[in-house]
Amino acid sequence: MDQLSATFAALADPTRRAILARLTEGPATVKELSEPFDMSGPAISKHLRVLEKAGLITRGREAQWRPCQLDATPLKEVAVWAENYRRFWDASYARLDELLTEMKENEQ
Amino acid sequence: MDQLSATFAALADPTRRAILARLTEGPATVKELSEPFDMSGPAISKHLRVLEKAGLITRGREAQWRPCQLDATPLKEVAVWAENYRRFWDASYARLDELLTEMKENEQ
DNA sequence: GCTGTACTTAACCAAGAGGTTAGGTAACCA
DNA sequence: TGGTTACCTAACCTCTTGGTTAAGTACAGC
Repeated sequence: MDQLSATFAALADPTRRAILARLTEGPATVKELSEPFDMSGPAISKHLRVLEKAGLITRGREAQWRPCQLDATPLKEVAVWAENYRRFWDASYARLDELLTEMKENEQ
Repeated sequence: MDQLSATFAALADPTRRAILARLTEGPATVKELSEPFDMSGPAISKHLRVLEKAGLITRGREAQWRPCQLDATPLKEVAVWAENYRRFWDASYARLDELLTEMKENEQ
């Protein structure tokens, strides 16, 4: 799977996005990250694995803890990708596009 | 499923992203959209359904054609979401963050 | 060395995703 | 009317996802 697909797939789960949001406040242990969720430990472990595979977090090793840290690098790619569609966000631009298409068709 | 999750899930497939890219050049029929892919018609239909459910495309009805049109509105939410992580993209900022955390800890 | 805590692995399960083929429906065209 | 084109639905298959419980590993502290 390509990087961008992996990133989008990782971000498609609200639990994982919440974990990323938490990590913006600084590194955290698995236990700390799992606290807000009504979910078993292994479930959180799996989410963290997905995030790690997507390169969105890095994991350390300190005694019995495995601290997680945010790595937002892949999100830059996401932002850049989305930016390419900026001109299509605004409905008025969309209408203008339609108008231009119509005009083109009438030319032929 | 919430809007943002649906959008990210829809974008996690390269075929669907390619379809969106094609639609930036203007509306297209299902046949036209399926041409670049070595994939059956129903497979494309399913991808279009996912994109439609995520609000990324709208579909018309003209004789035997079902023209698709880009609706990039949900991508604005994606861009805004990603923007919130901008300050974490740059490694030097990450280091600065670590430094600040350390300084805070030493204060206490 | 024993006990508790943090975390992972393994095995399992239900549901969903992404593809297929076969068979519809609807519109155009001769 | 009959054929062709565009597209969808239905049924099916396989692999993945997101969750579970049970059991295992690694470390800290008494």
